[in-house]
Amino acid sequence: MGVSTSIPKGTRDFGPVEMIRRNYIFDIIRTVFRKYGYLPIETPAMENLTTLLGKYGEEGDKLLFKVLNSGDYLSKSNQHNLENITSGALTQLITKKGLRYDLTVPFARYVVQHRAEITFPFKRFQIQPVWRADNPQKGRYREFYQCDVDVIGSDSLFNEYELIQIINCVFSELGIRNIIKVNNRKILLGIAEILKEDKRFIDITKAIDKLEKIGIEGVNREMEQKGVSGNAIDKLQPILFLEGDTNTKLGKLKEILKNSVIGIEGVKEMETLFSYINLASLKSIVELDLTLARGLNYYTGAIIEVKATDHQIGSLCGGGRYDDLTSIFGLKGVSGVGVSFGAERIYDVMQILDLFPGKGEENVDIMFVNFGSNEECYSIKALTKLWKAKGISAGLYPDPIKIKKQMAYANTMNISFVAFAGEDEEKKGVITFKKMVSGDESKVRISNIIGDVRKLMKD
RNA sequence: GUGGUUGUAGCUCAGUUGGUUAGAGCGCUGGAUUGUGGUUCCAGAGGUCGCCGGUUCGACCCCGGUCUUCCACCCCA
Repeated sequence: MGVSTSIPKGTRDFGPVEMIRRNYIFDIIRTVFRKYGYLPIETPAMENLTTLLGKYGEEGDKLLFKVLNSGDYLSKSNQHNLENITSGALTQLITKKGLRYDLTVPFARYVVQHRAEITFPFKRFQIQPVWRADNPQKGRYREFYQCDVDVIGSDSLFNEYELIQIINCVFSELGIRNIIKVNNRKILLGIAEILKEDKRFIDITKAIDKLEKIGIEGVNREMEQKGVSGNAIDKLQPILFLEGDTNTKLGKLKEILKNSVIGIEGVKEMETLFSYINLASLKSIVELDLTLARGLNYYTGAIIEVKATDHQIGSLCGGGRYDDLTSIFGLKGVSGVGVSFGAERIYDVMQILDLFPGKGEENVDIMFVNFGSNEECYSIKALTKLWKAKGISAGLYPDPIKIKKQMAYANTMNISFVAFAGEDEEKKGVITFKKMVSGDESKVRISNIIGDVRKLMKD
């Protein structure tokens, strides 16, 4: 059988059918991004580990794919005692690069590095693969595409509103019903503050984030395990179950958080954001969800997550505001917001809900039968004329094998028309076109081949 | 990283409580009068039963390791 043809865990090949569907998704996303005034950039697959490490929390660091140094990297570390070295210390010696884990951190690096050339506010989008050494699972791969839109260098909440519009637009064009959940890290921070548990802020938010999954008892248990005081847990309960629409929730929160400056700030931000949202009529449902936390450490303000209403697969899109990401790279006072669409999950959802447009793009319109050297000139002449027509895909079967075989090929390839340009046709100046689905044959004049074929294809 | 699960022809799967030449359907290849497919009929090719090692007179089936699949946890798109 030869050498093994397997590919690494969590990676996939994409055949023609999948590629056409994936490109359908990318095209819609790209077009929407452009419409809202964002411009494309790309960054390398590899970054220096110094730019990647420490941005995604401890867990995130573990999931980074590292790239081995080139050359005889061990010879340079001979001065160290390799026999007693820990794998962590060894790693530092032999790898300095890693595959990107997301697009936001490389983007922040890009902004700082190119700050002189960039005019702020800078609106960009980026559609590229990212890699995570995670264990594969439903909707999770080790290599997957993200489609990021970010605006950096503006504090305005209008940007958050614009992103929500973009999300609404993308998913409505793709036909995916969805719910956009919005929250604000400042509100969560405020809650931790009034619970007097600021230090366990991350633990608390992570626990709350699981409410839907593990229920209130599970959340409480987890907080207890992390050392959150019973008093704080009790105080948290009514906040978790705030009832009513977004406005009344915000009103109650204002009361609860009145002693937290940061908390009130978060509430006010949400108030203005929702006042913008209420101006528009969106297909997506937008709601304030206090249980939304989002793990990525660098978010500081609004956080956003999108879920499909008709299929459970984790979030299709997520993001938020990050105030300090560029300051890590030495550029202070530049705030950014952005969201990231997950192409593979969108693909999976569309596949399951059967949302891809009907077939048609996937196949070739016309295949000329190859009759052999005596007649091929006539076929080539006709085909070459057809190639000048926009929107018609056509080819000649390359080898003069049995007609039966050629027909069978056209059949399995889903070709719409088979064209016969042989001796008989050449004498009369016509070409026989056979419509494969019906078997009907009709003659087309070579003098007016494009016009006649167009007419045929319309029927 | 933790726990479970999967791996037999190109694909979907049978199979033997360990015993000589491992099966089906679909697909593929060739044929059924020379310029016509999707139906039918006939014939044929294709597997060191994921990989490595162990137990055994003997293993595809038992044991260990490893890789892979799918799932849950962790975390996340």
